[in-house]
Amino acid sequence: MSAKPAFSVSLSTILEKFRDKFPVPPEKWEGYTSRFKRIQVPAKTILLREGEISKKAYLIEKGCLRVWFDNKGDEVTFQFFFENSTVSSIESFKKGTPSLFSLETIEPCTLWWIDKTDVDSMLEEVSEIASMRNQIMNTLFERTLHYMKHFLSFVRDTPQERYENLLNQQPYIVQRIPQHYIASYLGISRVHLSRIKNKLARGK
Amino acid sequence: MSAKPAFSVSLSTILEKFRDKFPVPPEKWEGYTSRFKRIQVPAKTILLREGEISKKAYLIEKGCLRVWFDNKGDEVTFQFFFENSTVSSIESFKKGTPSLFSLETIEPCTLWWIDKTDVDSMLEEVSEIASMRNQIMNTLFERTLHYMKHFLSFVRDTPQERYENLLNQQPYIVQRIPQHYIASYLGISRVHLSRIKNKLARGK
DNA sequence: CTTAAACGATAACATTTGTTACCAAATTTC
DNA sequence: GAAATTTGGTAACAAATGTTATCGTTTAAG
Repeated sequence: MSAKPAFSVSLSTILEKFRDKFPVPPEKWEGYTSRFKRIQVPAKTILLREGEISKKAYLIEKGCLRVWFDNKGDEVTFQFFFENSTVSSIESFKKGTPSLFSLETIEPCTLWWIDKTDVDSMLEEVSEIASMRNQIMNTLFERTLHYMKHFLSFVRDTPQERYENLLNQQPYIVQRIPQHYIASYLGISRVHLSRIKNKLARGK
Repeated sequence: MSAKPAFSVSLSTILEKFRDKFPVPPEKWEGYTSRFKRIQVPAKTILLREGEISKKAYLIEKGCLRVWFDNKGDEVTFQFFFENSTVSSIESFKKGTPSLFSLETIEPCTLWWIDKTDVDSMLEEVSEIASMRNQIMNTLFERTLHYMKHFLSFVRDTPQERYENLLNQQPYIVQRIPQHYIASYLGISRVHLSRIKNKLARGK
């Protein structure tokens, strides 16, 4: 153990956190993890551009990303990702279609990436195992629910309520992410978000 | 073949359409389909009430349904379902949690329903077969994309654009569904939808 | 250290959308 | 087929939200 080079220790330490998301059999683990490559990129790096075809999936060791798309000239931020998350443009990665979104770092990031071909072969193997299968299905199902609920909050809540929910449920987003990204994430203008904050500051 | 009772012929005819959604091996088909029960219900029948736990999945032979939830007193319609679709409150059906939605017929309907325990045992068996598994995963994946894209259209498009998209892409919805349901589906008030229609009628 | 870029607040004004109320047509119910 | 319910249109006004522009403050780059 202590004989291993520092780099290898770091790799396995970080990737351990993703075992639930890449649920491979123990004896395969080493073979798969070796296919991940570590990179460091500055803030505002575009990892995938809207319209390109996604060939890589990322794990975030450090930093955060946003997923956004161009809407008639202005950027609409759609999702944020932080440490210990896996990120890709899922529809493009899975189906090989042009991505609907861009993937861009917000902070300087340390990332691990893996090629689609490796993910595919891995999935093919592990899906022979019922428990792994269920794990994968569950992950996908939860993502479905996530989109469903996120959508619901748009239909159900006012912008102010959405902001308050964000503050309560994911305060780290408000803390780490520049406000104009949050505004577009909430579906409102920067000015309006400013107004909402102001209103809340003066006791509702 | 001609010796079969009319009812049985009808059953298999209708259910054939769902083979892609309930992808069971051919030799199992008969055993599973026999667990479906046919019912006829009038318009405005509530099949599942928000807060209850879903134990049944439905196939629509004839008619249409809506999925809605209560938002501070008024009903928000979230999705419509038509002939040859399968419907359930998926999160409740799968996880056994209280349903976030009500399921209600809009027109008089002819439905086939199946119990959750039957679905579960069926899924367990068929998921041993790789091709069936992929089918199931694909169905789930497509549903995820559906929610994602539906959400996107809310962030990206104006109410008028959403209505025009609906007209172009799913004209049958506009034709068959009462307008006030469509308004809440589009996330706007009945009055505003009326204004939009008026505006479009007078050449944009 | 200096300058440029990014970020955030605010005001004034325009536009969109909601609310309430009322009416008419269509549909369902008895 | 008469009455009740559902459905849809419109007007007047109120509230929410967007747009543009301006101004500090902070952060990043040289």
